[in-house]
Amino acid sequence: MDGPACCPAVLAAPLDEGEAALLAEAFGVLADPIRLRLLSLIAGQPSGEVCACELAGPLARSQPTVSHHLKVLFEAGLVTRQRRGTWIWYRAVPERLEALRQALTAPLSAGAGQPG
Amino acid sequence: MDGPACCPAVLAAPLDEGEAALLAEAFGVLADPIRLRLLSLIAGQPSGEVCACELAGPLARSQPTVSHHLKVLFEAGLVTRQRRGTWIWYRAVPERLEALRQALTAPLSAGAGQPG
DNA sequence: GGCTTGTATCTACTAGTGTCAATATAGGCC
DNA sequence: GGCCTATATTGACACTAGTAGATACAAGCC
Repeated sequence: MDGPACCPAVLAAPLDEGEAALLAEAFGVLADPIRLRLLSLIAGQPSGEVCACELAGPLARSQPTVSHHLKVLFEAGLVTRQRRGTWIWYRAVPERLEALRQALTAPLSAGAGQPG
Repeated sequence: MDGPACCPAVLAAPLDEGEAALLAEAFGVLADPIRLRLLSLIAGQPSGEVCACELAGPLARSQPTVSHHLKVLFEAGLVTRQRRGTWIWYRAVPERLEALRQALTAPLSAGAGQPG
């Protein structure tokens, strides 16, 4: 199990367990088509924001389901929300996506989880 | 459910259902700490390749589990494998990561799934 | 105050996935 | 050939996560 004769002991441990867990969690947020479409819907607005009432319709999912995914995106820091009267408006947080993008560059240079 | 009075019908449908599904599947491959560590282990090799026998050890997972994750990475096109005598050597495919990275740029411009 | 609408949360169900033990396959060596 | 090692596959299990119905909360309007 530990490579007795096949190759030198390379493995400089590029990603430790904690870093990998954070990154995996972050990518897990993007690993859902509904959330990706929500994100693209929100980020694609010229005004930079969307009313939640506009999001449930085109996704062919129930209102609780969409709300659930919005919460996941929100807790991952990928979107923010702001109540404005009766409706709630969502905005994308491009820095979050940028951080994840960076993690794929080095190719996996860590530090792109959700620090806070 | 279709926004009767809250905001104009913006929503130019940035990501259609198929694109979102492909992207989500691709990100799902990265949404696992073991696979991320495997990828970083493989991609971080100076020689560009690693013997599979070197991968099971540092991950604290059984051999079948590591083999399973390597298969997922392989089928996602993120690594290639080559039998060389008794051992199997894995190589990273940086273009695949680059494609995913691009998908996070526009911010979600699609076309980064696994076409073939 | 009560009524209506928009959104979030709770709860339960179901499908998917990570895990390992057991087994199979492939290659080298005797 | 038989034996040993390296890797993949199968099967079963537990846990996670997506989904929707029911419900609760919040805000505007009468």
